[in-house]
Amino acid sequence: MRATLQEIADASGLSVATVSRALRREKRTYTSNEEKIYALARKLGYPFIGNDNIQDTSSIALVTEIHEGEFYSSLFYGFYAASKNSNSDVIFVNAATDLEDPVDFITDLSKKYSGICLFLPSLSKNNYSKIKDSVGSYPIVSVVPGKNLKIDSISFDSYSGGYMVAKHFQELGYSKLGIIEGPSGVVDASFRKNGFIDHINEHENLDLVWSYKGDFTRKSGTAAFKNFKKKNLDGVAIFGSNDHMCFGFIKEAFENNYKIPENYIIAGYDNLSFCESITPELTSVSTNFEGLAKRAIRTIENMINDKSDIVGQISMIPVEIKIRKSTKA
Amino acid sequence: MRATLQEIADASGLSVATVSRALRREKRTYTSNEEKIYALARKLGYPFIGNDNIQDTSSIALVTEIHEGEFYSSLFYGFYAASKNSNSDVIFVNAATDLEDPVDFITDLSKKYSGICLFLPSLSKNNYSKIKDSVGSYPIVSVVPGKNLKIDSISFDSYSGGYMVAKHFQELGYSKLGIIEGPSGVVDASFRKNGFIDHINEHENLDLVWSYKGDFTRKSGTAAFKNFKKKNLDGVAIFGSNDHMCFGFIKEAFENNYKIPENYIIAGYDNLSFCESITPELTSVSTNFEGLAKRAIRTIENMINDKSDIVGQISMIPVEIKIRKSTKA
DNA sequence: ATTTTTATGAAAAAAATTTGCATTATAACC
DNA sequence: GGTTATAATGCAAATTTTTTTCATAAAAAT
Repeated sequence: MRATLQEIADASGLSVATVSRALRREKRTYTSNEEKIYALARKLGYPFIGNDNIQDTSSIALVTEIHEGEFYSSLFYGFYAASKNSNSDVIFVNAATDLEDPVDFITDLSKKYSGICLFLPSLSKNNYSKIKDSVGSYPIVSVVPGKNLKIDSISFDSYSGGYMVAKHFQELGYSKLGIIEGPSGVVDASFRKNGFIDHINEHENLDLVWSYKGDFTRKSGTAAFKNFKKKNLDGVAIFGSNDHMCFGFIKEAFENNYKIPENYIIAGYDNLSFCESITPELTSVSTNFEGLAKRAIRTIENMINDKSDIVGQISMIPVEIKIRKSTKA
Repeated sequence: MRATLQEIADASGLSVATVSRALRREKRTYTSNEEKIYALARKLGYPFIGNDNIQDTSSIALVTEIHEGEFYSSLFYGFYAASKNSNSDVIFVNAATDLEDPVDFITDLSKKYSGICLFLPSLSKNNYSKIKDSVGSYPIVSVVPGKNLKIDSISFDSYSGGYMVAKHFQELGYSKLGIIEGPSGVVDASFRKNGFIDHINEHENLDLVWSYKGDFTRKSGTAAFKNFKKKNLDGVAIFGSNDHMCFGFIKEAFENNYKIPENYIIAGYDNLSFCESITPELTSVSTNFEGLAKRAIRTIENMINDKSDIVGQISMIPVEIKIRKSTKA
């Protein structure tokens, strides 16, 4: 049940009248009793009576797992920047990776916020369906790439990103191509790879001469180089499916006196700020987080205003290749 | 005034009875009318009657400005990780850098959350005082380094960090020291610098032979090297007061055939992940964000439980120097 | 076609909140 | 130090808000 003034009064030892007056009054400073009342009201979950109740802006919850790394601050910052130019407030909600009941968690959130944007890479397809069934036509989108979700999704066009890199290599005159793959099971990693491979397959003069299964960590980039070295290949253009693996690869290559871009060229993915701090500066696929966030927010706002029933739409946010010295032979 | 069932009923065209029942019922799926009622309730700010109102955990708001960069995701992740092992939920609230009335903003938040943790580097000392006056003995701490604040603060021991670096240089046998300073006006940057300089001044065999005013960006690290090169100094141990500037410095040094660590050594601050991706790997001062967050959360929890009146306490979280190849001559 | 279930509104009942008034405590003033 | 003004508080009445009861209509199941 909802907390009442009576409960706060009992807990504070004051009368309901005093509690009522304290919570209603709008002041800048508070007496110690008023502070006690506020603290109890928060603790017991009494609904506050502020002046901020009539909302002209809708509030959107960005539900994410939080991990370390530049990626997440880019995501947060993208949403923050996008919300400034919209009618919506974005609230950052962290979802533990080990949520016992994600469906319940999301359903609860749906009562508090006007719309929800999910970024939960580790959520199963089955749970997406359950969430959708549970919230009905409530405004909800996902920004994790994936197909066959029942929930509208907005994601970067990772496939085109991979494709672009292969095309860039081709234009530079390379015919022997290699790839450091991302972790299997991660949809985004597959898309990047598929785009790259498909472009190779579509062109007879291109050949995939080397591939290595990495896991997106710098260490696996180092391991990738060691594997690459053994193969004794020459004049290969390598696509590292994320920047961190490229950093590991380049460092190890440098320490083994491999010359980049003279003998090999390499391009990454994510366009982290460190791409410009490394020698040679790393060509990378750049993702526009603010663009992604803007689209997600607009989609949710549209859903709030006119509940159209077309579900399962996938919006792709274009990516861009930033060419730097690592691919300038 | 607070929204009532009547208002929702009027807006939805249904009766108060229906609205009451819809909001009270706990189900997994909702009819279209129930969804409409929920949407209106959110819009009008009706206090929900969930089962999550009786809180056994207190909720703490981490109020931050959001910017791009690994720093912020480390901060978020630190608080997220720390909250998992505490009785408190941490809610991430973004405060625009251009808040017209920060005092009002914080006062409002204080009604909703049991405690507040501020990370607002651009907030003036004056505004800190106003906030403190406004919230009284309400649990609030700041995690921005700074002295003379009326609010309890928990911050990294940046002074010791700088001191440690100078000591490390001394132990390696260097007597000529240099520094790339951070932006003036940023308290944390001054502390790092002061610690470094004080250790030099305390030891007669040490000399500050070069300094450059940077602004924490990679570009200013590049500029710092250009300035350093002109001076034609040799055998200098350089402290870059953050990693990004070191990255710029090292890259430019490499391209000018300066040998690190053979001819010069360099150490940074922040211990970004990229420190291990660069050649040579960068010695850096490491900050434990989870430790900072744990302390902040515990301090707030203590304040919630027994409102002790000792105000203006400053807690320092120790930092650690990670020695890597850039200082191994 | 009939029964059962569900959704709904009007109005009564119950619950919660606010306000008027009296009292007490605290601060301000002479 | 005593008097007066101001603020805080409790009790109980007045008001508002919410829930429940009862009746009816619509939808679903049999």
